[in-house]
Amino acid sequence: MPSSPTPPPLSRRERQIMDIVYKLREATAADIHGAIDDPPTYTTVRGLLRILEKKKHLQHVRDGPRYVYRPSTPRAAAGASVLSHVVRTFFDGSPSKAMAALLGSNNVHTEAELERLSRLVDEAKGEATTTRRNKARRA
Amino acid sequence: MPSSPTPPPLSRRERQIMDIVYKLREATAADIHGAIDDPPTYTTVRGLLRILEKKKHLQHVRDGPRYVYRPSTPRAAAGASVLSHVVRTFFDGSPSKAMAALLGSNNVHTEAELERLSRLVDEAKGEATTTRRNKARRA
DNA sequence: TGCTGTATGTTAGAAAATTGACAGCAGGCG
DNA sequence: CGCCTGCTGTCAATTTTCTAACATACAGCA
Repeated sequence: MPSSPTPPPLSRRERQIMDIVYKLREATAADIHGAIDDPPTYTTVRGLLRILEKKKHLQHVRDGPRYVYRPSTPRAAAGASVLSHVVRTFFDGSPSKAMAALLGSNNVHTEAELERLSRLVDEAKGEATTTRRNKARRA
Repeated sequence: MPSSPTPPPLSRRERQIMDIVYKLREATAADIHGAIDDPPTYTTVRGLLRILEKKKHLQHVRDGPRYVYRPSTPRAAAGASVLSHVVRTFFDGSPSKAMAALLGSNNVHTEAELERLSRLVDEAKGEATTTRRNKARRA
């Protein structure tokens, strides 16, 4: 690998904006300005958007008169990355500790959600077994 | 509630340091300086630590000649808070989507971990049922 | 006693982030 | 046409962050 060009780290406002874009999946300057809690001026937001684009964190597409911004790195990949970072930082790298915190907070958990979770874990169990078998076979 | 005094947001270096402290649970200036990937000077790190303390994000205790820093807000609480933020931002607020990303990445998942996960979900299911019953009764 | 090594606290300059004023351009409409 | 309206782009100035040099204090030891 040619050593990835070290993505420039994000400043506070930049991260704030990236979070909004990730949440909305795509957004115009107006969307973002409207979604910021303590917003600077509209002009300022647009300035930051252009910077984020120069840093390759965002891309834009024309939609009639305005720009619609989207993240450069796909939502799923970005999410997985920060999630894993959080688990390492606060939960000793243990997904179950993280899950406990998630289930423990006062979030509303629908039955369907719990069902999906249950299935995921079961599937993972199956794969773990498979992996172990394969490892044994290779050894 | 008297509206919490809005905790001052963290800059990039500040967050970097907080993450390290959370990961280590407590740390001296030397620990932190050693743990930073692209470290500034030792003196600089100490400067930031003092700022973080003034902002109430860290506290220190004397340990012989040196200071040992710890987070002001407990690890578990802080972790739960950022975790929930991540889930909202990247996973539409769905724990199961987040878990899928976690299990899907190339992390190593021990059998014990999966067992614990499984138990957590089952317990949550039980509680959900209880809650529903209680709601019905109150209605 | 006086040196050395490891701490902390202070301060000021450099670098980066954040901000808003201003200018230009296209489209809809009286 | 001429005039709003809602965009984008450029730019310089303020504020914050980041950095390191310097000064000070205490403990151990030759």
